[in-house]
Amino acid sequence: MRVSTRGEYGVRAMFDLAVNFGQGPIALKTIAERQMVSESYLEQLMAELRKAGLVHSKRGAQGGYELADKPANVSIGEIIRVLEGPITPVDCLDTETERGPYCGTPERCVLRNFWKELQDSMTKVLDNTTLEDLRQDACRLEVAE
Amino acid sequence: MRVSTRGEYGVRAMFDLAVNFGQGPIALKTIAERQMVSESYLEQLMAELRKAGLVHSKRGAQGGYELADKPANVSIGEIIRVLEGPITPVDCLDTETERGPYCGTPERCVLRNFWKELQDSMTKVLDNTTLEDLRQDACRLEVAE
DNA sequence: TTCAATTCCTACCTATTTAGTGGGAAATGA
DNA sequence: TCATTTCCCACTAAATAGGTAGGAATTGAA
Repeated sequence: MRVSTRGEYGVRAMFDLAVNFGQGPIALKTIAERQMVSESYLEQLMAELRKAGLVHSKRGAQGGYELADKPANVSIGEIIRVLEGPITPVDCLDTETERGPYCGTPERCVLRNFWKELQDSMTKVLDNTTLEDLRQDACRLEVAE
Repeated sequence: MRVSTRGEYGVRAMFDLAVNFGQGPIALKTIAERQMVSESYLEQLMAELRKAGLVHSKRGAQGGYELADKPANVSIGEIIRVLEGPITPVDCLDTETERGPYCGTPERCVLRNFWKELQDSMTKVLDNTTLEDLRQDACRLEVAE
């Protein structure tokens, strides 16, 4: 019932990009240092986020990464799905794979309904929270200090 | 963001015991066949559930397992915690381990608040659903057929 | 008393995933 | 031209997942 470091680091990096949104590309090195994660490991995660269209990159000197869209248009759920795959507590809920939603026995379908309820409660939080929400939380924390 | 087969099989087995609650001990073999899971693998899971006090066992002929308490008193969260450990999306939320709840930087604490929200939505579903709820769902399905 | 059924316990195993590291090619602004 | 930076590929050590195998101990019933 955990997100791996892939999801955790990825969200941290995207949060970093959201806080610094509009300031041009941010170097991976800077993000890695600020968020205290391995640079070359994060590089792989950023590659996936780039391929998924969540960030844009710029190579060469003064290059780096920036959000492809406004923080308000990026949900945490999107980030997690790119880095961790579908948000599903058990496979039989996963309609994106071929494992399908059919369990067979009615007993097991009772459980399926339960897992679905858990899934819904998770996606509700993940999909309804955007980077903008987190950015604003961070601003409020700054002010409160 | 998944439960492993440990949690999934464990919940299935406990659900099976709930449906057959009050009929004396059920043999592991029976549960394994009904729930279509590996018997020797399930055996290990039942050992952990027994050590955690969630089931009682009876050895020898006509032996087996039964719930230690009424289905209404067993939440799915309890089962999951025994078999999967603490329900926490990220380590910094886990007060049961020594990793503690302190992150350091305010940026990361913004994320901590978010993960906490996710955790709360998960535990709400897991701890508020009991085996009795599932048993009744199963009965309703039977009747509807 | 014997025996089949059943839990209990320990050890082992294979494949996959996790969490990285390292090296070098390609692009780019100064 | 050159330092900077992304891009790409290969590799790896450790942990976790998902089991299997074998035998000892217990127990109800014939």
